[in-house]
Amino acid sequence: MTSRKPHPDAVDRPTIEQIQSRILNRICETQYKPGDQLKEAVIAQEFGVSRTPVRDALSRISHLGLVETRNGVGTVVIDLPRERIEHLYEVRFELATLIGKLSPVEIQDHHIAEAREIDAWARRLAKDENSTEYVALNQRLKTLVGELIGNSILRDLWNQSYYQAASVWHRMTEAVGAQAYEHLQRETSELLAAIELRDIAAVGYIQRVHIGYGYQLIRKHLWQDED
Amino acid sequence: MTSRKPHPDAVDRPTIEQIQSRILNRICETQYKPGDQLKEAVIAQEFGVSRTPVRDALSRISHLGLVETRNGVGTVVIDLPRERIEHLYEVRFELATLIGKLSPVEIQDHHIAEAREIDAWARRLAKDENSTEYVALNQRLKTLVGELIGNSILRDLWNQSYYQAASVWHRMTEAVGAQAYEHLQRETSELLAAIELRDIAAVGYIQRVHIGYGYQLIRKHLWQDED
DNA sequence: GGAAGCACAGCTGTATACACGAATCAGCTT
DNA sequence: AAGCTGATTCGTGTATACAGCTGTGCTTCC
Repeated sequence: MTSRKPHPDAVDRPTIEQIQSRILNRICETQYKPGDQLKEAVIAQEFGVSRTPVRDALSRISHLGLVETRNGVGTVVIDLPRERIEHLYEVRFELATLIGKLSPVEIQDHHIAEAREIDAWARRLAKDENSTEYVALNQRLKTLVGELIGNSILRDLWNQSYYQAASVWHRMTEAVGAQAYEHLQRETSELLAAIELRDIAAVGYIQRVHIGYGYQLIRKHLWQDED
Repeated sequence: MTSRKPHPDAVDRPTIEQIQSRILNRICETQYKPGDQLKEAVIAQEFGVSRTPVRDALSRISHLGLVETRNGVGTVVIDLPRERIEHLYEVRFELATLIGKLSPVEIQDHHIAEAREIDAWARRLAKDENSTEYVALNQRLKTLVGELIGNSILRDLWNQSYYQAASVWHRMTEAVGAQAYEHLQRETSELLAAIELRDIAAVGYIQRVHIGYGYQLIRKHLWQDED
């Protein structure tokens, strides 16, 4: 009988998580800027699905506090208030220390290999600036660091707060330009050294230092007029 | 003209957040136990709404890792693996210290009043055990501590991890009985003392101590056979 | 000319119908 | 009798229609 795969017009519909991820990236890339309203119908048509999965994706994103959907209006991208950004950096600053403290993992060879690739990419980017690749590289860095966090709960919190921080950070890098690329390259090279030494605590401290440095940059460039 | 009233009997439909909160509480109260499958249709009928808002609520809860919805099966309550519970307590143990460290708030008179009421309630409960009220009191305690966390991001993470911990904790209190009520009463009285002194750092340390103590209880009663 | 009110257009919130996936059980084969 | 297979049933995943809310621009009245 060979029940043939029906597959009338087998459109490979994107899954909800893919939609969610794509939208999140667009917010982090500042393709969607604070104040923009994301209309479910538009996104739905763009992805070739109905509003239902898009609604679901947006609803999940709203947990991060990056968007807020208002009845009759749309889902608008939030402009994080300064206080919240301060709190965010304070928390990430402290969480960074915990990376090497809670359930440290053993660094594997493939971690080292990945760190080398990332560092090489960062060097290339420092010469040939490209904001899209900059975002992608940061994501890859986030993934690597995430794999080095042995405590699963901490890893979740870390990743979660990453997206909130990234949306602010990438909005700022557009203003500072080359400085951001240099900064990233320094971070990857320090990280590579720590990983090659299989020193997980150092990884955490390096993250801590660069979070602190990033916060100073934000204070200087985003809030210079308010102080 | 016939009365074109759109909705004469305007039933006040529960909002998505109310549904979400109710379901979460049921998981924490262990009314929904690990392995149970929550069927959208059943919950929808119970709340007098369609599946759509229920789906939304469940989808939001799923990000806490307490439930997982599988296609064709249902939304099942997760039995948190031991490792994850360990990680959870590790993280909350560390987060507790940050309560008094990051953006400390000034304790107000109404905080003291609330702490007194909570402590009085805990004393009553210690004599007249009641598991439903026990859960409710813990929630009220969570709310109070949350108001004392000045860092908004930390507060979010704290509350978020609360629900994960509560579902495990309340499942255990059924086993230990009176000991849990005594423990809670000690916690509230210590907390009251710290709050009356307007010592926010002490609040954090007290939480830390009791999280550590709670973890010991879990190790003893839930995993005694595995060690 | 200005301000208040009203109608309209567009978006989200909800309900419902249908498609698809998974598990179970009866009936057949071995 | 045991194991496999196919149909049935019940669940979630998706699409769509409609109801409700909101902001806006026009009209109208002062």
